[in-house]
Amino acid sequence: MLKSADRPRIHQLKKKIDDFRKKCRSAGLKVTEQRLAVYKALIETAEHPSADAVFKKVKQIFPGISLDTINRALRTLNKINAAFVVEGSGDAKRFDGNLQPHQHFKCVKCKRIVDFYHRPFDNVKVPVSIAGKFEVRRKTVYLEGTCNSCRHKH
Amino acid sequence: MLKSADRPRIHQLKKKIDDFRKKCRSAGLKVTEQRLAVYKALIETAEHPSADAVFKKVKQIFPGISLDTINRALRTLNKINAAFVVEGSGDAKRFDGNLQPHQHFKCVKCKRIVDFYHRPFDNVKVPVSIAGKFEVRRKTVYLEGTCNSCRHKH
DNA sequence: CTCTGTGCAAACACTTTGCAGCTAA
DNA sequence: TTAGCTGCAAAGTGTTTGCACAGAG
Repeated sequence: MLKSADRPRIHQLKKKIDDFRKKCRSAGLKVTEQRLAVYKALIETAEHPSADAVFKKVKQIFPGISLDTINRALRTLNKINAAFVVEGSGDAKRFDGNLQPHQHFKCVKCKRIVDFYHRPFDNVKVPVSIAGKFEVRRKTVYLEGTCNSCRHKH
Repeated sequence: MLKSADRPRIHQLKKKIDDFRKKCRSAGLKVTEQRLAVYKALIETAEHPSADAVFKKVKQIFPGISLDTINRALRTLNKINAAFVVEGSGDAKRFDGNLQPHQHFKCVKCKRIVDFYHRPFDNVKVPVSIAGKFEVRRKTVYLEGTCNSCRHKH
């Protein structure tokens, strides 16, 4: 049964899927059923799933799919900006001994993490909606992109 | 040779190392040479090194040390709040299909990542010191801590 | 002296790659 | 038809664990 409240949401999903097809085409990529299934799995949840979680979900509809396909599809989505990897997860763990308030910029190409200091960011207030439900121990503004030396290569 | 400009920095390092000894003791941990070497390696650099990078550095002073010791020491530093893991790196990659501006809170215990929306954070201005050197493609406020349901366990 | 930390090796978890056959456009 | 995609298997990378001995407190 379809609640009338669901209709705008469903319309939104349709639009996203349409946009996705366009993004694929303009990148010269094929819209395979698998790829689409991975994309749907991703936009239907707010859980920031791992590749394995997506795998489990997609397998319900597509029992033959392999984890590699999921991984490849997710990498592709990331490349065409249809999804992104949450705050630099993956790769090797990186450590920081600087306990003073400071922020990070990360170059997605050379993986370099640069500290920067910007007084206003030190004082970001945790919104009440969070402060009530969680005990916040660390807060930081995280920027991601490409550093000049990587951008000027090639 | 010691430049006079280095002296305050060196004093700072000494103080940090002292604090570190205290933190260890109050956590019932031993201050081994290896542990100390790992800690020093970490606070002497602004490079946010991986375990392997720390390994290479410490090995110059301590040729016999093993990578496991580095990994264990880093985990320990993290636990006693002498260092932290940069923006949730490590674990499995996590993906997000929500391209609207939004922020993340991550529970360090259950690894859940919660979206939150807070208008002022959508408009954080990239400081000029960064904007000149880097092409910023994503910016987000990242909060980390413990969620209530994890905190109330035990 | 005791209890934690270390080094080694093996196990583990996750991601990437090479290749042959398949499929969307 | 043909470039690009999938599934499988294997290899690669990074992290964790079990155990016996060594060393800090």
